[in-house]
Amino acid sequence: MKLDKIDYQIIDMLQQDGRMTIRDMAQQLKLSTTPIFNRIKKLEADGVIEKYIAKINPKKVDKGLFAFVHLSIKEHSKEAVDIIVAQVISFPEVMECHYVTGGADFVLKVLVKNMEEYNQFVTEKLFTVKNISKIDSLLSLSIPKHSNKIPLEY
Amino acid sequence: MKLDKIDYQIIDMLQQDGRMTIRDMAQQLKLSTTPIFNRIKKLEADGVIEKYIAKINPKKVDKGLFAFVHLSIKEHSKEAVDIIVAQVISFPEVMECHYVTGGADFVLKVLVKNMEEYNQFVTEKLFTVKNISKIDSLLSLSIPKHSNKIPLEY
DNA sequence: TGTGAAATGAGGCTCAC
DNA sequence: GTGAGCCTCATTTCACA
Repeated sequence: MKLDKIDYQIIDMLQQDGRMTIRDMAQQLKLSTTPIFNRIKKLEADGVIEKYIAKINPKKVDKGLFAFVHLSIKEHSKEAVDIIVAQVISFPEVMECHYVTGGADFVLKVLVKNMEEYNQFVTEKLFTVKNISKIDSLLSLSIPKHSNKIPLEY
Repeated sequence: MKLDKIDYQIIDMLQQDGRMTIRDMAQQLKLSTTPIFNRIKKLEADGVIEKYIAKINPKKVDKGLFAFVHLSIKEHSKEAVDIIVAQVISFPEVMECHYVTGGADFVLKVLVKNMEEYNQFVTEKLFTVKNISKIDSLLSLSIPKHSNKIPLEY
């Protein structure tokens, strides 16, 4: 499946506003609604567009603290890793879990209410996971940029 | 502005599917459409719901490599920091920029096509930013969890 | 003030060309 | 790829508790 310039333009418009109408897109791209409609359906069917979501302001729902957590593990066998991963991703506070190369084995992006909740999360949840040798935390003090938009050049 | 249980349920449904119809929500919550409609408008007006977006699969648009980049800086005056931040967040590859406490000064979440592009990004863009003393990279090999959903308990 | 029912109009979606 | 038309659903209005 190859995407052309119009596909990328559609994707970018929908990244910006997931509820933009087909008519508006058609007008901007100087096409009629049908080809836009068909392209969107194809992008959805091909999994390029995964889903449509509402972006919520974390502070407004009392989630004020992002943390990046580095985990190092003792045992690197597939079985051991799978068990750790299954436990870690089951925690709702963990929004992202990346298996990484570099200074650690995993990077977690965690969202909690505040420092107390973060401490609680680490001591009551992360510490219960076996085979973790090291936990380093980077706590977000402010967020100069927080985008969900995938950078596209076309 | 206080949110009650119904508000949280609406938020969660819209985090899951940003295009869920008011009728469906009304049915699930056993209410009529009007109160749901009014609540959503209020959540939007209050900034709880920031926007609606399409979630794009990065691999399908040829963006296969996430990286977490740690920056340490030499000069911590507000002016120096502001200049660095302005440059860093201007790079489209930088999806997130957090000012953090812990093992570094900034954490960046970067998305590029592949290793070559990442090297290019670091050498041609990050290295040109003045006052950076150290750059550490954690490259994402796989992503066991990648959610945009804010964890809500209610 | 918050809820339910009914009317209106915009926009997703289909079809013929 | 275009344009017309159906039909669902968002949106508004109104009566009610």
